[in-house]
Amino acid sequence: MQSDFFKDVFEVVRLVPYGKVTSYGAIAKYLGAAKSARLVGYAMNAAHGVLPLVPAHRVVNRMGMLTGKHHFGHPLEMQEQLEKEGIRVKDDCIEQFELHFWDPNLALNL
DNA sequence: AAGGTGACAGTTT
DNA sequence: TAAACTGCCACCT
Repeated sequence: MQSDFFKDVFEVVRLVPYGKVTSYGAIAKYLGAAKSARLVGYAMNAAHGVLPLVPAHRVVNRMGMLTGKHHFGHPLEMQEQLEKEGIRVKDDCIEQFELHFWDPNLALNL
């Protein structure tokens, strides 16, 4: 059982469309805690085994780097998932990150 | 109960 | 120009 904050983070991550990615800061900002971007990452740490499954692989840092890949079952699993969705990853960095970037705030037409 | 940690981000040197 | 430091707030021990 996770705190409401975690649940909220999970919910936002689940809103990320297939083939799209977002950043911790964007999620944090959406939750109204732009300064708590680290908490988003921390929440992702607990996203494993949470139902419905949380596409944590679609969440990267502001630079589009797969910083949390090491937290997956296998370090390359995150990259594999992203490539499956058509996202090219090179050197742990998403190419054309801005092109695949999806901001929850935009989804709400904010 | 108190202190330390972290899958970040922004600012400054 | 790039590299390094600090701030941040909820979770964990």
